[in-house]
Amino acid sequence: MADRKKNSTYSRNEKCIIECDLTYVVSKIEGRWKLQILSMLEDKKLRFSELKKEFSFTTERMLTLQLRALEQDGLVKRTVYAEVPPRVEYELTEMALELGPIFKQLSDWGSKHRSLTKKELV
Amino acid sequence: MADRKKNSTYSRNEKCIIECDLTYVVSKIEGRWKLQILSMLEDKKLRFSELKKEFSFTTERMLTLQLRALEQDGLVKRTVYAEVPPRVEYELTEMALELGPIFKQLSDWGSKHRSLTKKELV
DNA sequence: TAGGATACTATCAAATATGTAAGTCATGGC
DNA sequence: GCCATGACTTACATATTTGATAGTATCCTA
Repeated sequence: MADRKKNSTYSRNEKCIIECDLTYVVSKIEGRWKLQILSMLEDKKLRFSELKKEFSFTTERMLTLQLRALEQDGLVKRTVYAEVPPRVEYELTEMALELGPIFKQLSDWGSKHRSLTKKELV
Repeated sequence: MADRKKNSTYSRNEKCIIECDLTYVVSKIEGRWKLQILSMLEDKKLRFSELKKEFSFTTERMLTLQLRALEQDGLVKRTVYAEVPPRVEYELTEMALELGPIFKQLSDWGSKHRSLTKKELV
């Protein structure tokens, strides 16, 4: 997610992300809280303070980092209103909305197969 | 992936994985080289040494770790033949095969939208 | 009896991700 | 002037992941 020192196998991973569309997509959604953020924004736009309230279990820093990453990747649109105190709204982009149905399938797959191997019910 | 110290927000993440099927699924496929491994095994079973050759850019250790994780999660089946020298074969499970079509959609989404925001072509 | 093959496992170090706490900045209201 | 607000930043500390390197076990063959 951040800049990488050019260690050979680390950069080989970057190469995979560039070469493979699937790896690319997964790399874009695998950050901490990203799926939760996407799901929170699925049907409404929210301002930063509202997201902050929802994600009170993590820090502003993390929230900002993940929102920035999502924005960079074109999944989230950030709108700044020139007011004081500032107001910033976040919403999903078109392309992010297109992921919805696919996420649904993944989720279904998860719920289907998870019940079979219930080893994580510790 | 490993045992977690019970820091409150780290464990909150575990909680998300337990509560949300989508987060669960993503957590199962987001390890380094996992998608590559799954794709390598998509149409054939391979022994450890063959995988090792394909993944010569990483270490045996990483390969073993990821294979173990995939096995734990029921995505890969490991078969040991009691021979000397040992022979171990890896193949996808039924449930892993079911992910194929979904991965295809994710991949298509990636290839479609990636060409639009071409900022990673550095 | 000293390799060789195969599939690991163990240790330690480096890199990356995440968390905590405190600070910034602009302005409107008191 | 002083404080509050909202949306961040910054600096430093931990946690987790990945890497580099070496070692283990078994039995067969030379």
